[in-house]
Amino acid sequence: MIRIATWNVNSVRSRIGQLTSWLRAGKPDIVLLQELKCVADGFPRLEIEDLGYNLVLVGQKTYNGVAILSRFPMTVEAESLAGGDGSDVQARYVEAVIEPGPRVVRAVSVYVPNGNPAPGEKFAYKLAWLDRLRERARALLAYEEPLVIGGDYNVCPTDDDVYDPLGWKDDALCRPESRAHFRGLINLGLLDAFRALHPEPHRYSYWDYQSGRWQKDEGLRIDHLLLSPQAADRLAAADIDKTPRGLDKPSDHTPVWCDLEI
DNA sequence: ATGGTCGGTCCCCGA
Repeated sequence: MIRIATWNVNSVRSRIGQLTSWLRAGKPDIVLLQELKCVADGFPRLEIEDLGYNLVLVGQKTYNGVAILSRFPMTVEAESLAGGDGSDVQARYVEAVIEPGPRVVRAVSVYVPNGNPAPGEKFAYKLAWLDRLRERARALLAYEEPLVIGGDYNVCPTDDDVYDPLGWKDDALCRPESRAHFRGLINLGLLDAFRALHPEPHRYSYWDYQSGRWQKDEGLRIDHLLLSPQAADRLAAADIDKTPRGLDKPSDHTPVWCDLEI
């Protein structure tokens, strides 16, 4: 059994204490991180490696930044999405092949653009980025291997995944175009691991820092683990770990995880 | 209630 988790840490340097405590407590095998907000040289590499994790990351000053942590041997396969117009310098994609044993697992950490304000240039960039992610996912699915594409999708898939659908209907996280692009990924044959095992509405992975959203449990489910059929066949459990969001100085996101029988 | 709160960087921006 291997456990795979995704967590938008909102600055890995300000969250390193919480991250290492959480790694020690849950011992996830593969961890997908987003919003590192630092370049590779600034990443607290030793703290992670001392816990027995291999590390690949794509960093950027101040913004974005994605990483994969693995307790098994890992080889980086891609550090950006193909098909950009050459101006795609944002650190939002990293892909690796991991070998937990005789089988391989391919893991991808994504930080999808937020896209606000919508409509506008940023929203167009988000939708184009999701188009390119879909093309990459299509190519990866052709390998017919266990594959997990996880991260902060900045898409709230349905009205069941947000505390106030009417209030959020024009936001880039909830707009119909964003939801259609997310369904485009699902329609390739990817499974939303949490939703597959949890039909109940109003389970969230993100709560805004403002206005006491966490205390009122007014959040959104925008962090997802999408599984290829070969991974979905082996899905044993999935959940949202709300504990880190309740700590002092938390990220505004909390981890989402799943267990695969591999 | 046109507010509110973070993190990083620098005198505001992105979320």
